[in-house]
Amino acid sequence: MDLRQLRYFLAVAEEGQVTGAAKRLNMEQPPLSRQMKLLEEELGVTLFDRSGKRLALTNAGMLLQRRAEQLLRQFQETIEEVHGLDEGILGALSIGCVVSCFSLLPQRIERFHEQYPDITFKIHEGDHFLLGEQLEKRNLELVVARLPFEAAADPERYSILRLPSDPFVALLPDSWSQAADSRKLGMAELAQYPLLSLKSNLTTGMHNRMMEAFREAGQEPHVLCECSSITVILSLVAAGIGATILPKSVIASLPLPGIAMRELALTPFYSEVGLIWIKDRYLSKIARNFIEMFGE
Amino acid sequence: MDLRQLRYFLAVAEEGQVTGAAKRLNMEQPPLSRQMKLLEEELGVTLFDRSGKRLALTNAGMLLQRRAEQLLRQFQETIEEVHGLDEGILGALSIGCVVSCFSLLPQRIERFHEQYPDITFKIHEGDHFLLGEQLEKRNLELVVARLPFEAAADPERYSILRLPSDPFVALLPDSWSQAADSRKLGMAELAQYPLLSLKSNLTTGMHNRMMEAFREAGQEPHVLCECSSITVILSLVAAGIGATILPKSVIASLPLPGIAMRELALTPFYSEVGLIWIKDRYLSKIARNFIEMFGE
DNA sequence: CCGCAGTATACCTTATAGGTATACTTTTAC
DNA sequence: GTAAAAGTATACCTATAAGGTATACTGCGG
Repeated sequence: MDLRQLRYFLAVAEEGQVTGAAKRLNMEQPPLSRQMKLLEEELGVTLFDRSGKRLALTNAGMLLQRRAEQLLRQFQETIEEVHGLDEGILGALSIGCVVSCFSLLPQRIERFHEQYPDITFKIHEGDHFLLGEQLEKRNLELVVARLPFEAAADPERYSILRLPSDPFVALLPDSWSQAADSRKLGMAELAQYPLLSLKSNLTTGMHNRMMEAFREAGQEPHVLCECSSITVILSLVAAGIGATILPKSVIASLPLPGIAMRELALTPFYSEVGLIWIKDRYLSKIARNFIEMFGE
Repeated sequence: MDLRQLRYFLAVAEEGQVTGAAKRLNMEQPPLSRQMKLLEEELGVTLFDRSGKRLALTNAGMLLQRRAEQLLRQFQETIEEVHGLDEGILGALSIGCVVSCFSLLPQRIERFHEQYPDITFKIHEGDHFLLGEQLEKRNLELVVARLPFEAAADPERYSILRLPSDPFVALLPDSWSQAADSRKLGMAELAQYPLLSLKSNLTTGMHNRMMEAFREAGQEPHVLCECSSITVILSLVAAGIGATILPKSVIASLPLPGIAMRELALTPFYSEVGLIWIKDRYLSKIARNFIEMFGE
């Protein structure tokens, strides 16, 4: 049994005759008669009562009529739904994000949601390597992370949309600095404080950039603690344990009390953020739309 | 898009590769690859992400997978349901019945219901001509009526299952006869009473049979009232207006108080009942099953 | 870098849907 | 009652598209 046959059957059932149905279907009567016979044979069921030139539906025929209408409607809906999904009207977008970039998402998600209200988001947090792995497994389509993307063994494999860069700032406990103190902080001064750095077995980018900045200023800082997570660092700063250097946007998403921000004297010292996906792999229309909007 | 293509798609989606799916489908790999490509083209959608030799489903693919499973399941259910209906496991049976035969139905319906619990009945009451008309219009599949079936202009058009015959009896008001009086009633005695007969413009069979019985006994009865309906006759008997002759089974279904029954001296005087349907026309399996059981 | 496993392309074969001609059946009109 | 009309069924042909075979192409693992 075939969808075509169901469509034919419905036409015949509605017209009450083969000839009229054939006209409606833009075909001749004999093939349609044959299809009806084949359908009956395949189902092993008598669908029409052929007494005289008119065809009346049997019980089985009436049931099939109802069911066929239902099936064809659902079929049509499926096509439209699948189509809509590919066009990026429906569906879900899975995005991975590094904690330090969270602040970039909310307003963009809101804007996207206004334009595509039926899209839902799935947001995963993790470090570069975790996110890279999920990207490979197709659990994520896009990743927002600091550049360079450390999971990128082969940079050619990824496409990256670079975002406006973000200055590094110093973060230190409130108690160490007057709130009114708006002077830029020199690296020498900062090097006097115990420092906290973002570093784990795998993710060393931020740590390296910080150390580099100190080295350029001729300073040898004292790293009190290497932390694997930004939230840990910020808690420690708020608790008065140490100071650190982080991209300015970080504190927008995690505004803990007890932390003072000071601009750095060192210029230019910027962090770059990128929207990352795997090149030459299928990207949903949703994701493509999101990328387009993300850059604006 | 075609159901075959959906089945193919599901196999490929589950296997995660075309070659394996082709094996499962007992076909070769190239045609299957082509079908998948055609499906994608027809839907205007990318279903698979072909990076490397493995095929991964896109969002649209995953949606189609869910929908396709659903559709195919419903499709299968439809086939089974239609099949079941034709086999007389499900559905409804429309029966027409003359009032005088009602008493034959209850026990038979009960027995049928035990064997086919999902079958429902639609029972219509009427005279021979009304029932004949409904039979022609296919609103009824079967009719239970006294024989001969008066609507049968062409007796060849109908199939009839004859049932064990039913003796005529006299019905008269209680007050006219002692309840203990179990003697057979002679036609001569009955002819003294005012009589009620079942007769309308169209249905004259019962009236004719009654008159014939009197004529054979050499009597000329006085018919006080010709009634078109059995219920009217019985009410009139109960009210002491007159006496009548009816098949014995009639009073089983309409046991009005105030009516006495007396067997007739005249033998053999029987009424025949039949289950009637239109020959050479589609009969549902339910109806065929019912006919089979009806005769037992 | 080569062999392996899988996919895609090209071309052929075959099955089946649809068309044409026509016979058969029933309804309707004279 | 018969003939015309309208509809269905049968027979046979054509064309389309599905499936098969051979083979080229492409990542992946040793």
